[in-house]
Amino acid sequence: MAYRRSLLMEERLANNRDRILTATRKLVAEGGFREAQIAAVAAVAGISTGMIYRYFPSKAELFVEVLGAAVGAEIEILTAIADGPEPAGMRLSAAVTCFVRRALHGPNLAYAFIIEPVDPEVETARIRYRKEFGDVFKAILIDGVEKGELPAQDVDASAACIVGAFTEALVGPIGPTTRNTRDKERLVESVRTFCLRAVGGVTEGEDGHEKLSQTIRTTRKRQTTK
Amino acid sequence: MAYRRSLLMEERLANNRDRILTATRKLVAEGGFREAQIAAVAAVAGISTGMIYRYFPSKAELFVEVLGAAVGAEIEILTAIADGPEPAGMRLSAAVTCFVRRALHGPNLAYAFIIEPVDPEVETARIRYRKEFGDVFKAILIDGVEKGELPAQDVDASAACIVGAFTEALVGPIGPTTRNTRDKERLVESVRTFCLRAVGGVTEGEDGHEKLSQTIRTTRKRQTTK
DNA sequence: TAGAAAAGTGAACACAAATTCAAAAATTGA
DNA sequence: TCAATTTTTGAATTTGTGTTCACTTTTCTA
Repeated sequence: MAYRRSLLMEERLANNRDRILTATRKLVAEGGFREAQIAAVAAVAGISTGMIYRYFPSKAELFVEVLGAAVGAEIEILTAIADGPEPAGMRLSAAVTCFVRRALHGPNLAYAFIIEPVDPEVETARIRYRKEFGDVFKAILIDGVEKGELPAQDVDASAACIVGAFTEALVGPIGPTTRNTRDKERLVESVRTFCLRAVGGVTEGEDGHEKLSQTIRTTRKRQTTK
Repeated sequence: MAYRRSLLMEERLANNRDRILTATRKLVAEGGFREAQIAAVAAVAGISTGMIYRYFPSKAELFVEVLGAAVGAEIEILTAIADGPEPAGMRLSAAVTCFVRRALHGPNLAYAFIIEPVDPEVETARIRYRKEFGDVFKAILIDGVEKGELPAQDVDASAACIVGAFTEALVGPIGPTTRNTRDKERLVESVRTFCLRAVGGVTEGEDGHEKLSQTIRTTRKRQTTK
């Protein structure tokens, strides 16, 4: 026996994996999945193309992992909001606002996640993730309807509609258009109003709004610094 | 001089073009753009691959034309509804209902039109067409707001949200799932309610509904038999 | 330090599908 | 029928990437 993986090596391996993921995320954020070819990822990560296949069985699985990580982060934030003690309408407002705002301000991972054409394997994952988003909203809706805060409705359809609504509203704005903060906030507010009305929540009377905003900020910070 | 395109030939050429389009539409309806490779299209159309390039400069342009024709038909139907004399809320209801119902019952061209991954050139066209759909709804909204039938709102955002909402609601159901008519109608109604509430239209008090349904049916028939 | 095993390389390969084009078949007018 | 011209064919070419693998380099133990 003349070789056994040392602790140092173990670390370097993990490091490599990380660099691949980071490189992919960076490329996707800059130019979508389209720009994240294996050769490019390898170049950015500073390794050879062959290396990538030591860590990921295929490009599709690499993409799925990147997508999953990013979606997971968003889901965590949204879930924190959804699980709060506020009335359903308010939580819904906060969740929509939070998602749209983050998508608008963040790097344009959003475009890739929302609509960019990809191969079917990744697409399947994307649809699954979209459903996950829907489930967060669905939970809020179920709760709201149970407590009589929202009118009875088809929560599955409503949840899907909500995800679709803010998704579509983002597609245009996200692309090359660089809008200023004022425009962005206007869009956020428009989408929020739309969604809230849609499920029969009130749009007026925003008491307690500040408290929830606080929750959002805290959650977001926790997420970013992790 | 020994050859000049005769009338008969002229006809055959046009016929060829038609067969290519029809073949493409058929393949897309059955298996999405993915299944509509040039070779497959040629096979279905009963011609050689080379022929296709005599009529279309590239696969992408062929796709765009097929997409455009299908979208155009839908737009025409929706526009007829949008231009009606009914109150804005009712027209919106009818338009959403009509679109969702047609997508659910028709061949699954809808899948291809809504979410299937395609190359960027076609994607650009799709986004444009989505915007066209949005514009129809926007027109209804503007009118409704002007006449005081709907509350003031960001009509651009609302229109985008509406398109996104019913689109997303369709994505799941459209695929391989074969639902019965009852389920389909339930979904149609759910989406309709969602969208109508979202823009601040009333959901109750559907007087005159039947009259508008009539309009829808007539328009649809005209479209199909054309 | 040797030499066994693993990590790492990147040019070569594979592959699928769009596109081309030289040659064949068909059409037309004289 | 013939020759000019166009239409049609489909095998070969092109293209762009993902993936592999024979080889090099590095890491680790005895």
